[in-house]
Amino acid sequence: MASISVPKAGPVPSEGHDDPRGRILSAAGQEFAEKGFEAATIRDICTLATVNVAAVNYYFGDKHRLYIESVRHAHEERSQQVPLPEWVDGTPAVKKLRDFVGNMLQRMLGFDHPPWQVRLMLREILHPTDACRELVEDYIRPHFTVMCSILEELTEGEMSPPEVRRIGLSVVGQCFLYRAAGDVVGMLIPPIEIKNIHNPVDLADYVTSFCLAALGKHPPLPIEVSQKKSLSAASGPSDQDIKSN
Amino acid sequence: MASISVPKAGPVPSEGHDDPRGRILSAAGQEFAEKGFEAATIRDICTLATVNVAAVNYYFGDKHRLYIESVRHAHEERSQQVPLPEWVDGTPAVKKLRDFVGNMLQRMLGFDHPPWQVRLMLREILHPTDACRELVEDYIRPHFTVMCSILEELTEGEMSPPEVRRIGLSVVGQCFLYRAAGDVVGMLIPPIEIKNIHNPVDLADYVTSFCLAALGKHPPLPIEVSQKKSLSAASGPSDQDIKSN
DNA sequence: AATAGTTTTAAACAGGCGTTTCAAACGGTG
DNA sequence: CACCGTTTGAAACGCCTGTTTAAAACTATT
Repeated sequence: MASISVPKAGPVPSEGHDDPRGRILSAAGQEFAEKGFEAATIRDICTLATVNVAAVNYYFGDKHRLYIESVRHAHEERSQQVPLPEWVDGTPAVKKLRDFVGNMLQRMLGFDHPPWQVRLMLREILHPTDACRELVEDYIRPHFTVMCSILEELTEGEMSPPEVRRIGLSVVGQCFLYRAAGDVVGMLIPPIEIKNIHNPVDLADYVTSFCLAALGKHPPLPIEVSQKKSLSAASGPSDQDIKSN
Repeated sequence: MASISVPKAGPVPSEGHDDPRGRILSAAGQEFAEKGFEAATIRDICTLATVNVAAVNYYFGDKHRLYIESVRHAHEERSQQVPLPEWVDGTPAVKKLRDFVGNMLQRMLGFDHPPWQVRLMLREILHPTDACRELVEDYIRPHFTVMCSILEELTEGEMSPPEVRRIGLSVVGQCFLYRAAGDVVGMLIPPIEIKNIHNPVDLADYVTSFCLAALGKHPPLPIEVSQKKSLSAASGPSDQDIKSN
């Protein structure tokens, strides 16, 4: 019936984009991200992946192991899509912080609808399962450690590591709210306001300024527009996103 | 025949522990909070409520309407359990802010395991359904409005309403992270640190100080212990929680 | 072309789900 | 007691779920 005619060139192209395993992984990620583990059905996943229902059992064993693999697949892909910024030696810590926050917002928010990788990881953060530990160790902790080292550099040893981590969580929390509770924020704030100030670029400037002001490295809020401009200028590795398929 | 009459005349007898409707509502709230709408089953709910499966259909029509009612029930109960603080005229805005943050953390975090009302509302915030709009208007917006008016009083008209709202979201975000992503935070931060500084009381002091410092109403962080003490002193309506049943 | 190993297919399985049925039990009112 | 509307009970109904089966189709090597 639906036999695709194109023969495969290599011996066993397990990495090709037309291999069923990859298609299942991608389809499962989207379905799990959208509906959660329970509500997503193997049949829907297989329909989306244009494979037979038995394929899930053949390639992954069962639904649970497919889910675990999907989460792993998601954060591996997302790490490549939005890599951490890299700075040349001598880059001011303030700029590093702004770059990092912008990077994090981009990683978390995406542009239009966030890609399924982000939504799936968020689900795992909010309702942890077996896949969470690996997600934390391989994806979240590395990013968090980078931010803490930036904050440590910024405060020049004024703070103990626990205090630095707490500041770090404050920065994350401000960004996290928009991603995890974005719908509620959207109901709470007038739409015009969302467009004007609650967008990735302005938000990155604001969160950074808020943090710097709290640390006394900057004048108190409200930050003037000119200062905002100077802060967001020359933000090297920046605003683009890879569209998911 | 089968016209579904919801409540009897007069006051809702939900207070008596022998009315089936109230038992179902309570059991459903716990199950929905724990497992989510899809994974929670009517049979489990009815077993927990010690009623027949048909009772859900009799009192609520179907699973979806039971869920809607459960969410409403949850935020009505929670509003009574942790009411907003009330301040006498002339109370400094700084104290009001500290009280409000403490109240919010108590409302969100609870003591040991957060009560099911909180967990159910969180689920609705993260994955909004039809029940969300009412939750926002009746529960979240009133609280948010109070905080914004405190912040407005605090900044003495230096900021526009949109800027005030953005500050407010920063405060909420810092608290929200601990509730929504508490498990991940727990994996990221050493356990000793959690006990020492990531607890409701110290967190309320810290979040308040962080915000005040950013607004220039306080010395920059790190806040000294003596200052923290003075901040948390005389926090009127404070640390107690009603245990859920 | 024949073989052996891998992958895909349609169909079926047992079990759990939300929901419905209808008769039995209940509780006030003549 | 007999009446009647309300509430409960056990059982059943479709439907959909994850999973399995065994045969077919395909690929590569002989």
